[in-house]
Amino acid sequence: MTASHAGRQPTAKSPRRPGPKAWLSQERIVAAAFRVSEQAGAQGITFQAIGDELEAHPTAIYRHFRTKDDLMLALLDALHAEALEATPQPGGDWVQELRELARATHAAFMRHPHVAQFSGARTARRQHEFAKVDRVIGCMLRAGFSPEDAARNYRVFSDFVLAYSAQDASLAALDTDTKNTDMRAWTVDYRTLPREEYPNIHAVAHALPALDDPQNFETALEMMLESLQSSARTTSGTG
Amino acid sequence: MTASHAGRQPTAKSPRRPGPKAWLSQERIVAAAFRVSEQAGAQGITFQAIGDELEAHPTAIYRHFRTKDDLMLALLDALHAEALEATPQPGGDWVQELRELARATHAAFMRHPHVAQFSGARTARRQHEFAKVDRVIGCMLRAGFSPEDAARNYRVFSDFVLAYSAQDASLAALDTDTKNTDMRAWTVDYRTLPREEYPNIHAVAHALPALDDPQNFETALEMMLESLQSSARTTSGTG
DNA sequence: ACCTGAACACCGTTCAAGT
DNA sequence: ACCTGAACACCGTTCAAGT
Repeated sequence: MTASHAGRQPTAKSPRRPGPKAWLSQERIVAAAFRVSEQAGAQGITFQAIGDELEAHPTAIYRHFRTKDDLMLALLDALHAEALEATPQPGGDWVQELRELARATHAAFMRHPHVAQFSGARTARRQHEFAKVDRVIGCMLRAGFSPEDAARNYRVFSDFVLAYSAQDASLAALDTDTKNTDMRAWTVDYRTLPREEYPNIHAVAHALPALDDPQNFETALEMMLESLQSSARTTSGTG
Repeated sequence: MTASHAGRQPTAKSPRRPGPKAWLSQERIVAAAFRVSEQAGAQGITFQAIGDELEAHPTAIYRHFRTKDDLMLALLDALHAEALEATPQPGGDWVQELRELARATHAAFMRHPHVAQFSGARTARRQHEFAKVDRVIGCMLRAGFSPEDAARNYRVFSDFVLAYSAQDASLAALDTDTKNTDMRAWTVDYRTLPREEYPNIHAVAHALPALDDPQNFETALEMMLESLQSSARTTSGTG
């Protein structure tokens, strides 16, 4: 209990000795993982890098997360939390609320592409994911869909948002050379393909949007919302 | 030149000696990689496993592919080829052709989930991808869209199909335990969440479609096609 | 020309040992 | 209780050496 003999002589043998001030915790590890992911060139998030960031031994993380998958699901839930924070409270127009939730999810994924790239197909099964699912289903119910249709439309709409967002994030997470080569395919390769073999590509090549054009997700999102509105009108006679 | 002294005494020191009959080639390596991917539990496609499958040294692959990324893009193009083979010739109803191309792409991805899971965001920039892009753009032009709208709609529709297919493939490619845990979240965790905190989830939990329900992609696809038809009617007065 | 062997710099994970 | 050190079984990739 007496915190006295913390003599700070610089004779420390071990080059990294944060002192007892800095115990690890799930929160600190998650924060460090995000910091690592921001400057992670291609290779990404490793226990080694997180350990360095925390000035702790890589394997110390196993005290707080059972496996790396466990940690990655915690990071995914943090992405859901970030998206929820950026979204106004529920209760207004259901289409506008779905639009805002979708945009906030896409934005959070793009802010942390190294985390997001593996997240699209995963279920975090944690607090903030629960909250977001509840919000989306709430929108579907307010739209007038039956419980069955609301559940189906939740699944399809949310998986669409996650899939498209994870794909955009995957592109952003590629190492610079690989991304540049893929992008250049659309500004060079596809624009110089022989007209005889690929007449349709040739006809519109000058207008092909870039792979990372933010309007791509916006356009896809509006298409999904339009279709939902159309079937909501058909389904429910009672406004 | 004299292929005589191929004495087949079983004294061979080297345990793997296919003899000169079996030179490696891009085609043989791609075929072996697909075979490996089919029985790849979680860990996936490695040069070691492909080498074993070919009874050759893992590093021999570097004679035929510059990097692993180069090999993976060749595998992606093979997926595009498989999707094209399963699709009727172009020229009929543009909506039906888009539907068939999308279904064939999704099916090819699901047949090879370990290859597909990393493919959604990548550009193969190879023969069969060119051919598929030309088909989709052809549909958009036949629908009556301007070159600009055809190019945008190609990008959005195709990226939607690739993203959703890669996401479904990623789920299928998870190792058994991880996939089961994620799936169980929707049949157990989400169905037993407290009603007070998550009223909307509680209201529809019994009807939530499974993560891997094939109807999910079908529903999303029809929503996109509906929206395309609607904007094609608005855009082009000339049937 | 094509393949092999050995080496390099990494991974996630386990487990006995330290404090 | 929490962290460290060493070890294990892997990765992709490079490069000199074999045939």
